[in-house]
Amino acid sequence: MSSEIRRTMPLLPISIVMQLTELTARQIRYYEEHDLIQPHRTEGNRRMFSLNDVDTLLEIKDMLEQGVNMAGIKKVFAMKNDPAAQAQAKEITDGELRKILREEMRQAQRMQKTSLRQGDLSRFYQ
Amino acid sequence: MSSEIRRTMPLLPISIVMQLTELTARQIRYYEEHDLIQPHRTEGNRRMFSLNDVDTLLEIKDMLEQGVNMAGIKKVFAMKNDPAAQAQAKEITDGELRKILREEMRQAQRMQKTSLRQGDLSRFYQ
DNA sequence: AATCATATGTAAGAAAAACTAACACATTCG
DNA sequence: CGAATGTGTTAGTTTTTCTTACATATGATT
Repeated sequence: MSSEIRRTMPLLPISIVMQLTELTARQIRYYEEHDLIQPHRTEGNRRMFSLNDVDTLLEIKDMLEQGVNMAGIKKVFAMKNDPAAQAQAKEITDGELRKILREEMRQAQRMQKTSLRQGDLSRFYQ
Repeated sequence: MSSEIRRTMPLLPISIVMQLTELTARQIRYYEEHDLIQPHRTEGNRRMFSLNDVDTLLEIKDMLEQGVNMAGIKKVFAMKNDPAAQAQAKEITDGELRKILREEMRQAQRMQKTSLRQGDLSRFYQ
């Protein structure tokens, strides 16, 4: 038993990814539009996602909830992949950084309320 | 990172299972008809398979290629699950057993020829 | 040899899931 | 205020999957 599954294999249709991440199809497609994920496409043009894609989407969701915007997320991902990106991180101006941090503060409070109903994957165990 | 994935979660559409197992949709549905797998169904009645289902299908494929028929496979699975099934295995009459073994012999030879083009999951790495 | 059973192929028509594109809108930014 | 951002929603289309039914190759039975 145990078929060889790789985290990069495009296995999951968008409906399943929606459940795993609790994101809407609209959101997932929007993040793809911004090149944060590159799901595989079937011959018939349907998106197929890997487990890595799911992880990435969860990271995106997390950062968005913490007030980081698309641009910020792109930078973060650029850093994670590019070893020599520490330098590029400087492209975030001080002003931009302060803005992000301020936003983070505000969001942090709103989060207090909703942080309870979180991380519920029970819907997958029948 | 790393979203919690369980081998029992219904994640995969039939198209992906076809690729992972190199079985046709017809075959997969036929094995379900014979109760060898019980894929989950979406609200809209589409089958969704777990990684365990894929493993089971690969076992089925293997046994079929070795000449075991549906009835035999059912017995084997019954044994695997039922701890007190050693006894039930007796329900295979000696005659049936001899038949299966004979069949297995014949198949074994045919297998020699085709055993080369096997276990190729390369189609999943782009 | 003729028939039967088994496992799979194939076709048709219907329904569900996913796609793109467009417009709407609330919130935040400058 | 006016622009940008992230998401909702709707419409129309295409792809995927479903069930059902009939066809068929191979091997088993008589």
